[in-house]
Amino acid sequence: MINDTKYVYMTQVMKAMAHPTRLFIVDLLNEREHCVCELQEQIGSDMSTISRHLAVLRNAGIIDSRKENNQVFYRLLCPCVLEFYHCVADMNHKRS
Amino acid sequence: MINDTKYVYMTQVMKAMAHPTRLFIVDLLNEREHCVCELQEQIGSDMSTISRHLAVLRNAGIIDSRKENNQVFYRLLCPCVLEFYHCVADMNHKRS
DNA sequence: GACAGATTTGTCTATTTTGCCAAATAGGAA
DNA sequence: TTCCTATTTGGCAAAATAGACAAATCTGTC
Repeated sequence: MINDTKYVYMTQVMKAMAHPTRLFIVDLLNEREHCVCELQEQIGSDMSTISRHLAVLRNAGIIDSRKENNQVFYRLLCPCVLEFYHCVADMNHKRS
Repeated sequence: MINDTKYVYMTQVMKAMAHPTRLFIVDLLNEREHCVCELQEQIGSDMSTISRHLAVLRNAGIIDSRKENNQVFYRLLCPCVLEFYHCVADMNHKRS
């Protein structure tokens, strides 16, 4: 039961979102497409670290990328993940 | 920015959901309240392991518990987390 | 009080995740 | 080709997480 494809995939998506930097990236990509260097400017970590975070999100199917010259642009595939934000924010508000 | 309360709490919730057993627990609790022994019957792992999973979900504010005699019943505080399931299931479907 | 069932917690080990540095790769410009 | 900029990847050490077992706790019963 627990090994149903459903749970395996859901877990991958949840894990991909379970990091503050990656949540922030999802927020940024919800506005518009960004290249890696723009993300780095906003986030401030090492670019290799950001690249790894992006790979996690892409492997989970949450974002996708395209190359333009020597830059790579990322975009959010599934803005619906953000609906979850509101649900969670409400929870947080209620318990405070 | 990344250390905003918003992201800290969101991350805690996402981490709490980022495990197949815990997702399964959330699904079970969505039907109705369950005591720990019922959950164990469905899940099959060691009861101590299940108890830890429940603690993770409770600390994140996703579930709550009440005692009745010598049993502890858990219930889902925020069924809206399940809406995320559909969003994710759609994503999975599209990319397959 | 001793006992039994249900649940939680302490502790330890194995596994996974993170983040940094350096090296590799890709594409365009000189 | 060589150089430069943007990005990804290899490798490693630190930190976090998961699961098992035993011990502790809590509550009702004898």
